[in-house]
This record gives sequence, structure tokens and C-alpha cells, in this order.
Amino acid sequence: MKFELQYTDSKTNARAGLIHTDHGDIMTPIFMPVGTAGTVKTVHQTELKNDIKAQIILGNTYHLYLRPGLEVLEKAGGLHKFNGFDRPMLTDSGGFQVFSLSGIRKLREEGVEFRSHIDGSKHFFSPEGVMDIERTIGADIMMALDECTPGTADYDYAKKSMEMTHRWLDRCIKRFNETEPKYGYSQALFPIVQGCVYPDLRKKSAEYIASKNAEGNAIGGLAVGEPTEKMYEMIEVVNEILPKDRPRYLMGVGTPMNILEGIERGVDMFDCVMPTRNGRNAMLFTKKGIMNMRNKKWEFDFSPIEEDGASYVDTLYTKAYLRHLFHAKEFLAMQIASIHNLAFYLWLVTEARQHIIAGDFAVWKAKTLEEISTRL
RNA sequence: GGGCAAAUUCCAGAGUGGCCAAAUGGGGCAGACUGUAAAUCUGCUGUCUUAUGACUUCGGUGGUUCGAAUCCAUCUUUGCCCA
Repeated sequence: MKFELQYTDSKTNARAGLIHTDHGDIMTPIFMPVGTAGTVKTVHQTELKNDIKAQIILGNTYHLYLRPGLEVLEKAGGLHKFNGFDRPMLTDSGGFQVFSLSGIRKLREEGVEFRSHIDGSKHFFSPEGVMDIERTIGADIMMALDECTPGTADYDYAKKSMEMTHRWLDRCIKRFNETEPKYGYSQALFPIVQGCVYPDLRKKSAEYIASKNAEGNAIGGLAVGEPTEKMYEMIEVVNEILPKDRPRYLMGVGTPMNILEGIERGVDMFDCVMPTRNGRNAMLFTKKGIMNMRNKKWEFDFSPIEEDGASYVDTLYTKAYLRHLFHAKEFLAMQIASIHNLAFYLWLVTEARQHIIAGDFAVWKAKTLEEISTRL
């Protein structure tokens, strides 16, 4: 993997760049659709590529390890061959599941033990084991195993958690360096900054992560219960330290507004379940604002979903029809909403990139932020 | 023609003297969702601009009772059975 920083905005920290991988290039800033179980829910790979114009998608170590399991993935020849998506992929390590599945896991220095959410069976994830799993999945970018600390953690907990994440990182790096990719293309390893909402911890973590000289760096443990302003503050503290010549990945974030704020603060990569999950739950993000497609107000609105929308579904279908599909609980509703939202997110970051290059990012951002935040 | 059973809030359907504006499910209305245990979850859903408040409802009418969706009489409608 190689990162090429192409433009830096003169008034903000926004950047435009290019990530080269063996599965193709990624223009940054970029949004990466989340495909936890080897699929971006309800969306075909052809739609992902041609309509949404996704340049890279995510997979998840915990989920793919449990199902379909490593034997299937290895015999398939890796996740790219298995799911038919031939563009870059990134796998999360299971660090987020330490947070989201906190009720069914035990954490210790050695690693984390999960009770499978599927059948209750026990599975131990060590940093070394996670590297092995990610090698088998074969994503272009592998994430180090971390503890995603809740945004509400107290200082002592956040400090201890961060320190363990650092020790886990060293073990990840060691194993990563001792092993080879399995399918003939290269894989990069991204470490993850933690430190909760505490600036001194974030600073310390960013320095530690930066010292590892990784091909790219991630900021984790944000948008997990802390106030949004704290999140922005932490991004600023961290990006002050993370190397400028490597991509910066803000994990799990976020709303379209969060993404613009992140870009302005020098973040290059984003992922979030919001466009797909909220889409499945009838929430649409558009250039003019946010719509709840279940609302009665759309009942007789036969105008296109979005006049100048980013994908074909926007003009192929009307608001009234999409509302009908949601009320009838038809699968197509979720498909349309997911394609629409993802296409919107990709449009947003592509547009941001163009304005960074054009030199008017700040002006564009201020105007866009207001428009897309409106409640329709 | 005779006998039996039933009619409940938008729908289905509990409730058979006070704790009933009435369970539950559906439907409807709105909200939430941030490295996906989520096609999920939450709230509201008789009227009164707020209610631990008032008022109007349980096929119609008339009774019994301190009090009725619940008991009685009668009418209407529906279903089943016998002719």
C-alpha cells in the first residue's frame, strides 16, 4: 500500500490524496461502506461498484471468523474471491466488538474471550490470533486489535485501556511482520489511537502510534457516547501528531456532518453503518436534508426521491412509492434506501475532495453542512 | 317457523359488577440508530392545547345497583343447528 498526499487545503487541514493498493486506487477523503459479514447489507457488488461507486469496503474479523469461518475463507481464496468484490477491502479487528458486545466478552491482558452471539460458544482472540485471521480473510488493510473504550470511561480506565491497546499493538506488529499474505497481494496494518476524551491520553497514544511508522493510522474510540464537540477536539489533538504523509482513518464515524468536520480536521478515511442501517430504518440523507420515509407527509408525494440525487434509484422511484415500500415492509425499500444513502455518502466525500483540490473547501463545507442538516 | 351463540375502542380480540378509557397483537403517528447481535428499538395512538384531572365510549332502548362493557327485559343484526 502507498499513500500519495496530493493537495492540502490552505485554510483548513483538509487533504486530498490517493491510496494505492494491489486491488486498485482509493481517492481520499473516502467513505468506506461497512460490509461486516462479507456483504454490505442489501446491496449487490455491481451496485456497490457501478451505482454507489464504492472504492473500498469493510469486513469484520469477529463476524467472519464465526461465520463462515476460516476454513471456508481460506478455501475460497480470501474474502475478495468469496464475495466477488475485486476492489480494496479493509477488515476491522474485533476491537469494536469489545465495545459493542461488552456483555458477552471477557477482557484480559492476553486478549479477549467472546461468547459467540450466534451459539454461545467461547472464542479467544489474541492480538496474534487476530493477525492470523486477518491474513486469512485477506483484506488489503488490516486493523490492529484494540479495545474500543466507551466515551464515558473515567480517566483511570481510559489510561489502562489505552496502555493495553498499545501493548496489543506491539504484539500485532510482531506477528504481522513474522507472517506473509496468503493470496499473492500485499496487506497493510493500521494501528489505532485510543485515549477516550482525555487530551493528554490522546496525545500520548497518537505519539505512540506515530512511532510505529505504519502505512496508515486510525483514530478509534470516538462516537461511542462522548459529546460530539469532544470528538472534534480529540481529532484535532491526534491529527496534530499523526504523520501527514500517511492516511488517517477515523473509525466508525459518522453522520454526514461528522464526516465534513472530520475532513476539515485532516481525516482521510471514514466508515460507518449509518447510511445502511439508518437506510434500512427508513432514514434518507440527501443534499437538501434528512427525510424519514415512513412519515405520512410523503404519502402523495410523487416527486423523485431526490431530483439531482447521486444514484439511479433517486429518479427511478418516487417518495410516495418508497414510503409505500417501507410501510409494506418490502425488501426493496431497504435496498433503495441503502443504495441511495451510500451513493449520497460517496457523493459527499467526492465533492469534498473536488473542493479541496479547487481550494474552496471551507466555503463549500459551510454551505453544504447547512443544507444537508435540514429536517425535511 | 323453532333452538342456541354472539355483537367491545381503526382491525382482530381479551375483559363478565368497582383496580376499565378497557389486556394483547395488528394497523396508524412520531422519534432513535455512528469500526452492524439492529429489515431493529422506543414513545404515543377516545376527546379535552398540560394532567396523578375532566368528559364521552363497549349494537339500540329501557331497567336493577351507591356503581354496569359486565346483571335483567326488549329490539336490531350476525353466525350455527333443527325443521
